[in-house]
Amino acid sequence: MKILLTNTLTRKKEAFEPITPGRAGIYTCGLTVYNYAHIGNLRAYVFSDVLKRVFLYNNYEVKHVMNITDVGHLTSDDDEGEDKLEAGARREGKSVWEIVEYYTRAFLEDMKALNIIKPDVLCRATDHIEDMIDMIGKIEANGYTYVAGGNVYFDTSKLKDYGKLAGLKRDEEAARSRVEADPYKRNPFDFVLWFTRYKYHNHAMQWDSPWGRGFPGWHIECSAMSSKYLGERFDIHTGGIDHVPIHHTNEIAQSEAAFGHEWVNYWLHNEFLIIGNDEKMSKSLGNFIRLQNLVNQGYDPLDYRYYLLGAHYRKKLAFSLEALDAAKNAMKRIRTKVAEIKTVESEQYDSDAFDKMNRSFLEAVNDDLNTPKALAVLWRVLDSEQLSSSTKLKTAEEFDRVLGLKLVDTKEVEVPEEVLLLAEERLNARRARNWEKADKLRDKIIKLGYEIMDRKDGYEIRRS
RNA sequence: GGCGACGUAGCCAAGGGGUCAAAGGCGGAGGUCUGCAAAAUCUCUAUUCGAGGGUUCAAAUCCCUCCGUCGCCUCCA
Repeated sequence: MKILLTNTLTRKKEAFEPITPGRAGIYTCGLTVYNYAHIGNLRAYVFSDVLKRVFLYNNYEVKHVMNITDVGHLTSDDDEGEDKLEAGARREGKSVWEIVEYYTRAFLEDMKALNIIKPDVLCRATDHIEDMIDMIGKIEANGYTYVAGGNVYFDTSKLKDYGKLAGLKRDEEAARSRVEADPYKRNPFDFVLWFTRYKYHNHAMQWDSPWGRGFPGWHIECSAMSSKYLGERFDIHTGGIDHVPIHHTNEIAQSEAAFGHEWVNYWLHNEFLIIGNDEKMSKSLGNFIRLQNLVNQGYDPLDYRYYLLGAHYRKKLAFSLEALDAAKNAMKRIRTKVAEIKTVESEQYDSDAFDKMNRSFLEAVNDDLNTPKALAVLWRVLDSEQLSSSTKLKTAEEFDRVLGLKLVDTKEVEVPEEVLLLAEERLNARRARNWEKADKLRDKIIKLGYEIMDRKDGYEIRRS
C-alpha cells in the first residue's frame, strides 16, 4: 500500500517514492535546548515518531536523524521575558554548556516518557562545527556568498527559486518586516552563514574558521548534519510549521547551493498546539506547560500522546485540561479492556479478521498519518463482538507498533498493604451485611487513591 | 503591509462533490448489574457542518462575499 504524505513543497498529498527502494531517510529538526521543551514542542516529536513508525510498519528500513541545537545566542544579557528556570540555572553559576547539557537531558527524558523511539542518530550542533565550516566553504566556492560587516552572508539573489518552499515573493514589498533590517544585507532575504560580529558581543560559544573566530548561522547546522548522515539527497525532512518561511527555506537555499542539485524530496510540517484563546504556547505569553507539569497533575505522559494522536498533525490542536481528561479517560478504558482481554483463556486466533482490521488501520495511517481515524479502528476492534480475545490482543499489539501507547504492557500496580487490609476488613463487613461500615471503609480506600470494585466472591482494587 | 491557515455536537476531533439524515473519543441522560456504589455493558445524545449568496442532478465538501479566530514574517515545534 502506498504511503501518502502532504508535501509542503507542492502543497499536495503525494504517494511516497523512496530514493532507495524499501528505505526511508528522515531528518527531524530538534529542539533548541536553552530551556525545557513545552508540550507544544513535544507535539513535533510525537509527530515525527509516528511518521517513522508508519514507515517501519510498512516494512521500510528507516534511518532517522535528529539534531539538538545547542549553539545559539545564549549569553544575551538584556533579553527580556527570560525564563525563570534559565535565570535560575544561571544564578546557580552554571555555564552555557551546563545549561545545554541539563536541558538536553530533560528533553531526552520527555521523549522517553512519551515512548518516542530514539532517533538512530541524535546529533549535536556543537559536535559538527567542522562539517558546517566545510559546507559554508562549498557554498562560498560555488559563488553564493559575500562578506559584509564581518559576517558571511548567503546571497539569495543568486538562486533562481529561492523561497519555493514557502511561496515567498521576492519583491521589495514582500520583504517588509517588523524587524529593523540588517544594513549589511544586499537582499532582504539574505541570511548569515557565519558570524564573527554579533549584537551581543559576549558570545560564549566560539570557534575558529576561515572567516575568523565566531559561530555558525542559524540554519547551517541542519543542512550540514542531515546531509552528513542521510546523504546529499534524502527523502524526508520534518519540523514545525513555523520553520517553513525562514529556517527550512534557508536550509534548502544553502544546501542546493552547496550541492548543486535538489536536496530533499518531501517536507512535512506539523501544526501548532494552541492554548487558551487560540494562542500558541510560548513562554512570553505565560502559558508554558511542560510534560512534567501534566505528570504532577496526575496524567500519564502517554495520556498526552493519546491526546495528540486524536488530532491530525497538520491541524491546530486546541489544548485544554478538559480535552486531556478525555484522553486520560479513554486511555484508562483501553487499558482496562486490554487487561480483560488478556485474562480470557486462549481462543482461536483469526488471521483473516486481523487482516481485515489491519487493512482499515493501514489505510488510515498511510493516508498522511490519519491517526484519529486509526484510533477509531482500534476502538472498533476492542468493542467488537465478533473478534476473539486473542485476535483482539494481537491486533492491539500490532496497532501499537504505530501508536506507541504501550497498550499491551498493562503492568499490575502493587496495592499497598494498608489498602489491602482495609479491603479485607470491608469484605468482612459486607459479608456481615454491615453496609454502613463497608461504605466508610470504601471511602477510606478511595481517599488513598484506589478504587474498589465488588465482585461476586470478593473484590478488585486498582489505582484510580 | 506580505505570506499561510482555520471555523463540524457541551468538549476534543475525523471527513473534504453522492455510499454523510456527518467517524471515533470524552462528557451527559436513561437502562442492566449492585445492599448502595464503582467497574463493565446497552440505548440515546449535530435533519446538520461560522453567516449569506452561487455552481451542480447532487455541497459540510467547489466558487464568491462577509463575520470571527490564529500562525509566520526575530530564536521558536
